[in-house]
Amino acid sequence: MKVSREQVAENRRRILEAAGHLFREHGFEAVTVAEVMKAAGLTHGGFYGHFASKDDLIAAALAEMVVAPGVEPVALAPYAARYLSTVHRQDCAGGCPVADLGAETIRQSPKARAAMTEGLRRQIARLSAGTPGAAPEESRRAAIGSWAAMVGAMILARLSDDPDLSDEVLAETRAFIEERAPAPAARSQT
Amino acid sequence: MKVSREQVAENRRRILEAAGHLFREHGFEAVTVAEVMKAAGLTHGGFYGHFASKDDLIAAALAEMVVAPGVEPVALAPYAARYLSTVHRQDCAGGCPVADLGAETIRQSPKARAAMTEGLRRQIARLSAGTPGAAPEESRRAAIGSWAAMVGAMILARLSDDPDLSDEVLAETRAFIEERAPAPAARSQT
DNA sequence: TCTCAAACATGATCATCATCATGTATCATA
DNA sequence: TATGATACATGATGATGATCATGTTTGAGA
Repeated sequence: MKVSREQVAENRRRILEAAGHLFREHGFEAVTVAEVMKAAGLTHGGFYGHFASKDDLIAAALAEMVVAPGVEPVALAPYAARYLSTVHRQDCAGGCPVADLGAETIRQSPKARAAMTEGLRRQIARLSAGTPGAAPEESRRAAIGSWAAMVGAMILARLSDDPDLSDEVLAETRAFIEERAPAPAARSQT
Repeated sequence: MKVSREQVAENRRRILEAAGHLFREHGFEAVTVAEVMKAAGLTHGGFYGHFASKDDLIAAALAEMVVAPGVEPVALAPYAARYLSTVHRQDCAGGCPVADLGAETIRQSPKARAAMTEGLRRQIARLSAGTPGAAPEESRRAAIGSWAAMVGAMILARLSDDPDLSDEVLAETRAFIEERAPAPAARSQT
């Protein structure tokens, strides 16, 4: 039951996509290789033709989620508003992999951590480039502090079993970030 | 091999303590019941005399870590400085359970999430009470935003395999928080 | 077209755990 | 001080899941 070149590439893509969603929804350990393959429309047997191990899959799926998005600058305040939304809070499987899997990745393979580190670098670059007009150190500091606050707030908001508290965490963190955004684009530019 | 009343209580305490450390170091799923019992100086057999299940242990251990600390007010800036230290970064097993286990707890039992929610309430109360002199909404906002930033920064810092980037995240987030702390005690009080 | 190896399916294997079953020593109570 | 209940140890059990073994089909180069 051999398959065409393109089909192989397509299958690999599907596996990575399924893995990304399942990992974000249930965590690395709770997801089985067989589940991932099934979600990709295959059976467990073919897995080791694509990846050397589950750890290998984890690293590849993380890289796909975190490095692929690229580095186009994004404006801090609108990004934070989207990030700290209830829509995002309810969408673990399709949401930010750092908020979902960051803490678990600390205990994963060096390759997995390397992917996350690269993603962190890019995210800081994206966000600091997205606040033009401020001094470079200022915008970098705002990017780092704001990004940390976003990730932390999403975790806290999802953790809470009280919807009001959860909403409050999102809204207040958003305000906290916006209050201090350095040099909003309207006021000064380059 | 029955044991005295106090010994039983002491054993239970030891189990919870061992569980707290092991969970923070390796995550809920990677730690086995037998490992916890061994770390507590017992064997796996006695476990179900103390807890109904591993899930039950997880909830109890979280409550112990997160609710027990109490609600004494703490000043925001010094707290953040201690929290965002390299010492804390390197001490997963003895450090903040929210940064370590928060994301995983989202998928745990309702009791576990309830413990975390209660811990979050108390932490917000502690931190906002620790910034006297500001308007109540202001200090609450600062508490929430700063706490989110602390938790997120610790995760990002631990994630990074680049020590310089890791240090930068801690230092910049600390500065980010301090810049914004409303009404430092020296300037206005009550 | 012919041949071969690749890609996947099916069906083991083997280790790891959570949890249960049973025995025993000893605390606690009468 | 007897006596029973209990807390823990030892030793199953049964399920799960990562990984491997093998067979079959068919894409792709000759």
